[in-house]
Amino acid sequence: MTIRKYTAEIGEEDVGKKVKLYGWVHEVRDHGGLVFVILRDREGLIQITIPKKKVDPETFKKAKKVHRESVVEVVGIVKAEPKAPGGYEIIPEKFIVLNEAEAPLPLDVVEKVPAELDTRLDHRYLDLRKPRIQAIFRIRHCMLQSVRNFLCKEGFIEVNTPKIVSTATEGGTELFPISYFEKEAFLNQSPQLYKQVLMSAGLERVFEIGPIFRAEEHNTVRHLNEAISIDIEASFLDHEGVMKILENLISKVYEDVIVKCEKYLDWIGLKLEVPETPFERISYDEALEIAEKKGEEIPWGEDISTTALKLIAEEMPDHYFIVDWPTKSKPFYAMPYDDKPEICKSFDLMKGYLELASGAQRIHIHDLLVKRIKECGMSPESFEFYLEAFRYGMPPHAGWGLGADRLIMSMLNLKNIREGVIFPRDRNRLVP
RNA sequence: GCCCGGGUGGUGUAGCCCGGCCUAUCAUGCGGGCCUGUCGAGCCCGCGACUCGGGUUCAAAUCCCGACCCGGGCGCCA
Repeated sequence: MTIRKYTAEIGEEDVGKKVKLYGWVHEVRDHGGLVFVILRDREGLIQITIPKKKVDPETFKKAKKVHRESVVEVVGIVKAEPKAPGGYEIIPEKFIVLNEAEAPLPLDVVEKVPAELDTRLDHRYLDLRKPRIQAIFRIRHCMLQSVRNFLCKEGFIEVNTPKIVSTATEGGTELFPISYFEKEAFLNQSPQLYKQVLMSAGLERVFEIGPIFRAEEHNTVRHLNEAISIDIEASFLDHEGVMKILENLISKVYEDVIVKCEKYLDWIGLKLEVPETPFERISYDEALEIAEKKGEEIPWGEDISTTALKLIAEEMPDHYFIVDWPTKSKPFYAMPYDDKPEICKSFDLMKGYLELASGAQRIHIHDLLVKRIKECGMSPESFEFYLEAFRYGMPPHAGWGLGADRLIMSMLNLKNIREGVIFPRDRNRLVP
């Protein structure tokens, strides 16, 4: 019985032994009487060496004419060979083409010739065969696992809230309308209201990792119309409390990725460092001052423009918080300071100019919340399912939402957020 | 949505400013041939493209208009 091995598992102990490998034909180098087939599986590459005189004629013939990216099964003897890449090669007894790939390929997996992102996304399954690209998603997996582990250890329980909702939950962003039987419905922009209702339910600490949908017609390297949000909500904590959780989480994720994804970081050619905590905190007013010194004026109360954020990032290239935002610049549920109600207990987590997360201590007082909803020009009636939870024992609470795609983008220094999303959805892309 | 740049074989490009020797460059790929140690294998032969529609002109890949698509910046985005 020959056991199946991954390419990366082949080592000294296998020399002289028979192994079975499954994978894709990465390259074929045909020297006439000697053919090298480079086999790729999800763990790496290995050379299959096929000398005409040492294998049966059928195997030799098949290896010679196999197309690149065909799926093959190879059974053979492992040989230590200094001339082979990686130091080992397989002399095949069996070379079975399980599925022949057509030629030419829609894009070059070996990357002798580059392909544009748009072409790559059109043929994403092939793009993902490149180790360098697959590494991004192996790391993303590790990142999400690390987030789950961390939050679970902190006493959070994972929940799932509806993505189909009845009303424009918070105002602000554009929503995707959908038809829900005879009713009008929307794809949810954020789990915000549901997370808060669960605070009233007494779960105390919840998190959700799920999609959020925004129908904005933006066209940038850092926006998606469908994104994955890591959301938490915690009772009996203020904004400072959840900021600490956030910075410790980021630090832990980096640590886990560095330890567990050494191989994949190497495939990408990236060295990561664990960001030091606590992250620096600057107030909204201080942020405005920095931008102003550099020639970009923002009227107090407005959101900070991209141009200004880029100027601020020159001074703050790493992770930092911008805190104490104007109440009118944040959503209705952010808690204003008692002594200074024009600013609120909210924060954005930045990495350079990129906003990774935003959060706040929330208003837990029913009447204040109603007042704020009205001030924001919305009607409390449409929030009834939400507001009711505030009338029967809502604890003080705080929370944040962290963009998973933004996090992987900033961690791996991706130039375009789409690089870190398997099948991205943007203004123009609905397929694949 | 606005501004700027772009769309040439399967992929990535040169040519476009200054229209005609473009029968369109180069690389990779693909097909065929030679080759027993490649590792971006090498060498020889061949295959394959001007986004679409309209206009200007004797003549358009090249100039003009429109559509569609792509990239970047900005806006929008709690």
